[in-house]
Amino acid sequence: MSWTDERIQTLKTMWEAGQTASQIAEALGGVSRNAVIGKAHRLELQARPSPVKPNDPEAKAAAAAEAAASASAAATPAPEPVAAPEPGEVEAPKPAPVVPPVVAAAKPAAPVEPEPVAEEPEDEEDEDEDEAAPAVVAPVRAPQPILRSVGPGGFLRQAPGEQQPPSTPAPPRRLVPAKPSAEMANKTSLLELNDRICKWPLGHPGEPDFHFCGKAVNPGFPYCVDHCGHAYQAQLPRRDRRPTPPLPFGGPRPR
DNA sequence: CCCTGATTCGC
DNA sequence: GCGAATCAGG
Repeated sequence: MSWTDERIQTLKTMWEAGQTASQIAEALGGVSRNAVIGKAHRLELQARPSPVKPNDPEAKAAAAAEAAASASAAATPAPEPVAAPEPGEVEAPKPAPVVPPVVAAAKPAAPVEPEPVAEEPEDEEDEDEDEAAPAVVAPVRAPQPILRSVGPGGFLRQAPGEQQPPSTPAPPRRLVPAKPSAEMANKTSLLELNDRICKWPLGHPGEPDFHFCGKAVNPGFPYCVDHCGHAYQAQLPRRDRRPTPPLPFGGPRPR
């Protein structure tokens, strides 16, 4: 399998949608989880919350040095003046709430355009939450949107536990032949996704009217403000929250 | 154990 | 550029 443009596009979309490398690999088919991760890095898609990476290289080096020093007993203790905080990055006395790493890890790839941000209507009409101290956009809690996997054609599937049998065979459903219908006239298709439009899927994958939200994104996120509200929610205990998670598209469809 | 992503390094 | 092997945290 080679990395065709389509496959790369799918990888990007899914990666940005918060899918795990395993899910992406499975959806693409013919590639391993590692291949996906490797490719994602080469595409500079990184900046995903990693279970293994709380520190920057320097701290890591320091830790390694420390470990080495510790291991080799008393010998050359900490030759590196690492502890000093950067002048620019003064450590604010953060109360250390539940700040997710994903927020801190800003997208390096996102080109900041001098585009005049016309309006940022902080309309929070539909939010029932009585946040006394709104301040800025409240810190998102969960780094993982509740999307499931995306198939080879870019359509989305259900939970990963329900489509295993065929490991590499043809897609489970026939893809719609991209017919330019009036219905899809002003709908956003997968291929039209880009960095600044909402990638929230609407409708059911495989159906003629399946499309994406397409509104302007909440800067720094793959979704618009509205859908960010749906995508980023409190993380449930483990990854075993299949019981009716608020799926972005109409919900599981009994066939 | 399982999962995750990061990194390395031979190809 | 690719991805298996390896690493390391949850």
